[in-house]
Parts: sequence; C-alpha cells; structure tokens
Amino acid sequence: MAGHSPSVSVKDVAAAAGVSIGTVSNVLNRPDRVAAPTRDRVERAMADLGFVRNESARSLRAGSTRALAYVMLDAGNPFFTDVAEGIERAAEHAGLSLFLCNSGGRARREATHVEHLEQQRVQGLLITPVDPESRTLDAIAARGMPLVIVDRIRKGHQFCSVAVDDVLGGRLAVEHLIDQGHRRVALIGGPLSIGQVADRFEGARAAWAEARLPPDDLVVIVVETLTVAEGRHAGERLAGLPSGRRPTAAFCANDLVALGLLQQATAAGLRVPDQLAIVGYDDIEFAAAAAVPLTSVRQPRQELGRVASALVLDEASNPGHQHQQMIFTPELVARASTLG
Amino acid sequence: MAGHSPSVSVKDVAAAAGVSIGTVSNVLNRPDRVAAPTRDRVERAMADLGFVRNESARSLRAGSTRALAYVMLDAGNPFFTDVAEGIERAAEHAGLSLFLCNSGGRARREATHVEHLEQQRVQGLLITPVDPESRTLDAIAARGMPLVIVDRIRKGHQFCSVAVDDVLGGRLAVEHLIDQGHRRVALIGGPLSIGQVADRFEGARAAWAEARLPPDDLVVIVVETLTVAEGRHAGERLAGLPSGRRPTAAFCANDLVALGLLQQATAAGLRVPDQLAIVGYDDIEFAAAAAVPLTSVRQPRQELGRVASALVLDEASNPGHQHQQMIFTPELVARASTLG
DNA sequence: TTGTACGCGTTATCAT
DNA sequence: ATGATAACGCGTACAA
Repeated sequence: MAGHSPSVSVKDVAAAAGVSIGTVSNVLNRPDRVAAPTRDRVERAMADLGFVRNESARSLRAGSTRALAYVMLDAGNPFFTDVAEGIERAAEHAGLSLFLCNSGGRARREATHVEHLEQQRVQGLLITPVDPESRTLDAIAARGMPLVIVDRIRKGHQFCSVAVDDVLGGRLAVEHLIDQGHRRVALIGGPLSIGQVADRFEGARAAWAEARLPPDDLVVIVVETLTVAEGRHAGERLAGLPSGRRPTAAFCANDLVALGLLQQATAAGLRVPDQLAIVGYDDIEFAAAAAVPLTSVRQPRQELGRVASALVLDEASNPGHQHQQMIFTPELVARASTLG
Repeated sequence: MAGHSPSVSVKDVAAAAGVSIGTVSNVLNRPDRVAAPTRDRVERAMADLGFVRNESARSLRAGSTRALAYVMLDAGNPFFTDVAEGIERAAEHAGLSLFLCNSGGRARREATHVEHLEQQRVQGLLITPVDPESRTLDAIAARGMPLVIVDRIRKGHQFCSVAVDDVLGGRLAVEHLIDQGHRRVALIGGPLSIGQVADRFEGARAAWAEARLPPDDLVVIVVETLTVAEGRHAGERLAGLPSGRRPTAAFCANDLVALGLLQQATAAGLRVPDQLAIVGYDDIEFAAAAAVPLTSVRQPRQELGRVASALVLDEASNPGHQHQQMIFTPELVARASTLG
C-alpha cells in the first residue's frame, strides 16, 4: 500500500517476493507458467509495493505499443466526438487504449501531435487532417505507420480512408427540398476549398439541374468556417433580401451552420419551415434537439469510426494488407424544419 | 526519403552519417555542442533514412514522459471539450502532448484508461471521474502520480481539484427567476447522487427560502441522466400539469436537459419565456445558439482546464507542492429564455 | 517451475 | 568537438 515517486520495478518486486525477475515477468505475461503459491506471493508483493508496469520499457522491448490514436479536427463538433466514440469502442474491443488528440483545425498543432504520436510508436494513427492533400501524411505512411484518413478523401491510393458520399448527400438534401416544392434555394457553406463542402454543393447542383430548374435560383452563400456564428451571419444576409428574391429554403453544409441560421431566422421573425425551410448536414444530436427539429443528412458516424479502426488494425497486423477507400452512404432524416 | 517498417535508430543514422551515436544524440538534444557541418550531415542522414526518435526509449532513459492526460467523463458534452481545450492550450504552452481519453461515464473503461496512463508514466493526470469518491484515485496519487480532479469535489485534501461553486450557481439561477417574478419553479435534474446536481438544487432552495417563498412551490423533477432526451421527458411531465399547478419557470441542472425541455415545450405549444421560462447550466455554445437563446449559468470552462494543468504541472515539478482545491465562481448569463 | 543474461533505443558521463 | 559505454525496466531465450 506504500510506494513512492522513485517507481518500483520488477527487480524490487522480485526481491520482496524472494524470486527472480524472470518469475515476476512471467506472472505479468504468462501467469500459467508460474506455480500458484509463487504467483500469489509475487502478486502480493506487487500490491504492497504499488508496482506499476513501465509501459515505456515494455513497448521498447516488445517493439509495439498498446495504443491507437485519433487526431481530431475539432473536438467541439459533436460529429467528430461521435466518430471518436466508434473508434473508442473498437479500440476497447481490441484491448487497446485510444488517445484522442485535438488539432482544433490548426495545422501546426496537428503536426506536433502527429510527430509525438509517431515517436510514441502508437499501433496506428487515425486522422481527420486539416489538409488532406498535405504531403506530411505520405511521409508518415512511408515510414511504416498504419494510417487511416477519416471523413476525408485523398486522391490516389496511398492509404486507407473512410468517408461518406458527400455528392450524394448534397443531392439528397436538395431533392428533398425540390420535392417539398421549393424553387429558390440557398446553399450555405464554405470555404469551398474544403472538399466536402464542394462535393455537397456539387450534388446539390446536380439535383437542381436534373429537375431542370434555372441555375440562378440556386443561390450560393459562402461562409468562412462551418460554425454557428457563420450560420447567423448567413441568416442576416438572407433576411436582408427582399422577400421576392429571398430563397424559401436553405441547405447548409453542416448542422452548426444550420443551427445558427435557424436561430437568426427565428430572431428575424421568419417562421421555419413556412417562410424558410432548413436542411442541415451531419445530423448531430443537437440537430434533432433544436426547437424546430432540423432535417439533416445523416452520416453513419460511429460506423465510420469502427471501420476506420478495423482498417488501421488490419494494416498494423496483416502483412498482406491492401489499402481501401471505404465510401459510406448518407441518409436524409426529414424533420420539422422542412416539413410544413 | 525511404525508410521501412523496421524502424531506423540512432545507430543507423550514426552509421549513415559516419559519426558515433553520441553525436547523433547530441544533434537531437544539444545541437549547440555539435559543429555545424557535422550537424548538417547528421540531419541529412536522419531525413534520408526517415528517422523517428523512439519516445519509449527516450522516456525510459529520461524517467519521464512529455505528455499530460485528461480522462474525460463525456467527450460528447461540449462542456468537457471546452475544459479539454483549456488543458490543451496549457499543455501546448508547456511543450507537452495532451492525450484525451473518454470514459463515457463507464467506470470500467475509466479504470482501464487510468491504468494504461499510469503505466505510460504520463507527467500528470487530470480526470473528471465517474465516481469522485472512488478509492482508486487515492491509490494512484499514493503511487506518486500527479493528479488533479476536474469539475468535481472530493472531501478532504488528498489531492488538487478545480471546480465551480455549484451551490452559488443554483442560487444565481433561482434568484434570477424570482427577480423575474416567478413564484412557482421547477428544478429539473438528476440523479441526486451526483454532487453537482445536489449542490445546484441546494443553492436553489436556499435562494427560495431567503425569498420566503413556500417550499412546496419549488417542484423537483428528478431525471435519470443529464441528457436532451431526459429533458424532453421532463417537458412532457410539465406540459401534462394543469396550467394552474404548472410552474412558470424551470431551472435545469445542465444545458442538455434545458435544450430538451425547450424543444418539448415548443412542441407542446408553450411559449418560451412567456408561459415557461428556462434556465440552463454550463452555458455551452449550443445554449446560446438555441432558437430561443438560453439563459444559463456559465462556468469558466477553459479557465478550469488551464488552472488544472497548472496545478498538475506544479505537482509534477515542484517538490514543495501543496494540494489545493480551487473553487471558481459561476456567472449568470441572461438571455431570451427568461427575459420577457 | 524458476533463474540468468542479453538486448530493445536512447541519454548522459567520461574520455579522448 | 566527438566517441565509447553504462544505465533505464522489461521480455525472453536458454539454462538449470
């Protein structure tokens, strides 16, 4: 029950239990090869001394760590924490720890995290990168670190990735709005350099074109970041339009933007969905929880995490591993924000 | 630019650069003691071979890790990710990595995470425990691991903690409602075994008593978990009451419950705040972003994380460290959900 | 069944 | 300024 800072090692345990360090190690790693009485004595000694196995030494010797890591783009966005939850479950099932690191969208911090993680020799690295095209990722993979890109696409087949079909998602959203009778729709999102945003808009345009509606009636409002605040700003711009020119519906590139828009619209006295219908993206819990429950395009978030984990573990342990790009199918969840 | 799975070590770099491993180590740790030309040669070799310093070996030798860890109670709750953000900043500033682990409220998973982290010899452990009274925490601290309890209180002074004065928070919320003229108020939260919930309600009752209002007009609705879903259920119960007996205001033990309540109330046709005023707790971003922006009791979340980090680092490096229990002061942020 | 001894990759000390 | 070498704590052949 005692034990102090100078941490106690197998050697100390061995001395206290009157056995050799080899036996202590066996108690730790192959308990069956140790006679029960000896084992008890050793375990008692470990408890008494407060022995804590040194993972640095263990993994140095063993050559591999018992941990996975996920570098998140934004821990404040429930979408990513749900993905993380899926990874967490998979890691737990595989007997591994999961370290979550948050880049907060900052490339610098992301690089630091990745560097440390690589030095830690984690078994595998899952990442939603700030910039999916960054060559840094190739360098990491080239050094042999199992790597899976989460919720982003990378051209080529340098590594595994899991993502959702954003073009389809955009299409589903706008088809739904057209079905509901809308003929003038706003697309709100940005920056357009984010592949996902571009894809969602592309799908939206495709649906619009197929319905033979005039391109000019699909109004793009570009925002700087996918946040609630930007959603509010977009709402102000929208509310400022003369009611004749104002879209009757908006498709937002994610739920945060949609929630901001919903709030601003409500504040400006626009009734949702009567005067303004809103579709979000991601279907985070807060979308369903909004005062006017939000119609949203749902992505299989936990599934994304589960599959990403499976891929990274395969790459870590299967010599015949083949990189795969998994694309999941999104699904529209219609709620009050579009259902009159 | 090459480099393969069998990871390259200082030895390989030394050979490639035609120097001794001591010199390579010096390039890594005290570059100034190495002549510029030699240094360049070594650095070139490191890059060519794709050398990645092995942190296990480094920390085994050095005896300490370059990382902090925060074991979160619920990564899906924005409150905790904000706290984590504060810790992240502090860690970054101290040149440390931060590993976020999520227990998701499960004691079992929490124990596993803590065990691994202790084995990793992280420099310090921050934790919002599932059960603040658990003796496991004492055991960890007894073994010499710097430990700080975040957002929970533990009787006694066995370790550092940072928390917010929940009694005061509850008082602020209810005083505000009384100020607004409410004379029949619901307290929604639970389970009561959570110290925070109990404290917030205690503060609420104190404010009520000081205003000399009849105790029976402070109605407690106990919920099973502090989630949006439970908030909705509470809303149903509330809406089911005859309007004479129905409270005109509700104080929810956190924002998730408040958002659920807001949604249900809206769906049931209750106007907020006219027929039902709502106060939440935590002031997460989604509280301000709600269609009817939520009045809430704000906790200094990032500050909580920053101070917790400072405490754990002090404990890790200052031999004269004294355990401290920091209590922060909450603040009421009044918004439309209570302002007629 | 238990003990001995070596090596994992790095750092730091001490020579040179 | 650079090189040789002994730890750090653990796991694992191999020997007993």
